[in-house]
Amino acid sequence: MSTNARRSLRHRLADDLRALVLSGELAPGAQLPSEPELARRMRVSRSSLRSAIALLEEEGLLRPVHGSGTYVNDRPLLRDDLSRNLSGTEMIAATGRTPGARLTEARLEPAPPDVAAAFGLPDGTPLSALRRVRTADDQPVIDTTDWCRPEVLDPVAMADPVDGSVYRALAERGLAIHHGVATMRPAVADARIAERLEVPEGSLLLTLFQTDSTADGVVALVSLEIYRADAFLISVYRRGPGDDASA
Amino acid sequence: MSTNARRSLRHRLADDLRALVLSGELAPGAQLPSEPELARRMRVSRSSLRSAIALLEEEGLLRPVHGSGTYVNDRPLLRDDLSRNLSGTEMIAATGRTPGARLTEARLEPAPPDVAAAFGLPDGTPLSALRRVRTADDQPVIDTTDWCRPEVLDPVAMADPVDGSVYRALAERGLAIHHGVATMRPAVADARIAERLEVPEGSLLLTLFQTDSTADGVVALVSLEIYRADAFLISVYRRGPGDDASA
DNA sequence: GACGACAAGTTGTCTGACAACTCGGAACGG
DNA sequence: CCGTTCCGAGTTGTCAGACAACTTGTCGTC
Repeated sequence: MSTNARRSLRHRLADDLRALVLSGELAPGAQLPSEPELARRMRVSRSSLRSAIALLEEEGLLRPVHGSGTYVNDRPLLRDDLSRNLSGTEMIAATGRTPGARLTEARLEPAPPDVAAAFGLPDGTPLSALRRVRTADDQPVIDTTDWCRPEVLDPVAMADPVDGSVYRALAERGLAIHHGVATMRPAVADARIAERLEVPEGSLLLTLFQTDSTADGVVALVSLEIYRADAFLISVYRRGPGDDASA
Repeated sequence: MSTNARRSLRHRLADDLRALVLSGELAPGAQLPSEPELARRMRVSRSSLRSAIALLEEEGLLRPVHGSGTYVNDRPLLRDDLSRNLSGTEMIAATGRTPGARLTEARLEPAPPDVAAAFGLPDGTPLSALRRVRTADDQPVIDTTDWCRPEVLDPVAMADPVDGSVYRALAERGLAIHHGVATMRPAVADARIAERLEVPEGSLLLTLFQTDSTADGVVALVSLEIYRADAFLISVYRRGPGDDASA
């Protein structure tokens, strides 16, 4: 069992159980030991264990059946699940390729209308902007632009290669990202993007405009990611209607 | 409090709390009554209430703070959240427009390769197929095709307007959809789609290939949905990295 | 063989208690 | 008067044990 402190017990337990399932120790369809038994083994109370199981149930990984037992769902494990991974790096790494970046460029620039709107600022307010072409195995796959308030992260800090991830840099400044909302649009490559992503002009692309906020709703980061349509199969896990099949 | 039986108590409680928040009764940033107090008011035990709160925390709606209280996150309310709504009808209705369908056509046809693969069947296996153009305020917006095994739903039953939703028809036959996995791709309209969706040939589209499964992993429905890019802003709520900002 | 009652095992919920933590204000020292 | 420390009330997190509700296989009966 992991000894990672600072995180609620049920999340740590859930991590352990998830690892158990993903490692193949618990095959899909298999039945878990009973809750009292499992709680005893993991040295926690049954209630804490139940909280962890509830998390994994919500995640779609486990399925408790009243009176019978708790079973492992053979859920398709998504490689790049949009609703779970926030960072482009993770998405690339998840497909087994080595992530990289080129053409990194950071500067202060006036906010475009939609970016300004996401921040709730007037058009043209100067923002720190970080533009990168993300690569997978040295092949360009995503063109990303990140914006944030210059008081939080100036252009130099944004491009700082030390902490790599902008998310981590924000977290260190007390702005941990809690969630993001992404809207998707199809697009075709104009001359500029075509060159950056090394695709023919007119190629199909998927653009993703994302607003990342902290837990208390402060917009901390806005980004525009342009994906090569042929490089990614962007997937989403969608929960079913489940029960409310009324009327 | 809702009296909907047949559903675990914590889910019903979560529904009630969610309704409370969404109705504006509990404003974003507001603090909930303490757990013992709230449990007393809702006539349930504190443990059940806590389970419900945990659900809404995972959903991003509430934020319990150890030692302080539980607060309402001002989460952006998505109109059409991909990860939550499964049915096209719901998505249309969620934007405030009236959903409809035209050009409904159901028949038995051999499975295309990708559909067959999703079902784990050999290419060309005959499947029930239902093709529809979904409309919003009588304007065509989505071209959908649904496939399922003919033993489960024959073409006539699929097109049956009585129960309207294919999901409901499946649920009545013991195949309640538990989750789906959708992959997205940009596309351009060919002549056939252009005519069906009433857009110029070459217009940008978003295609969504989805595999819907029951809780025990049986693939019950496969569908291909072609969205007009200008009619929908498809959004996804993405959970943040939150805690594991290690190394 | 079919059917029903039963018992063992499991998850769902309840109750009460204590630990861990937050936060504001009182007490104190400068 | 200001800043600091300390404390206590209030809150969420975890624990323990009990019982209710449900599933499933067994066994006896017809």
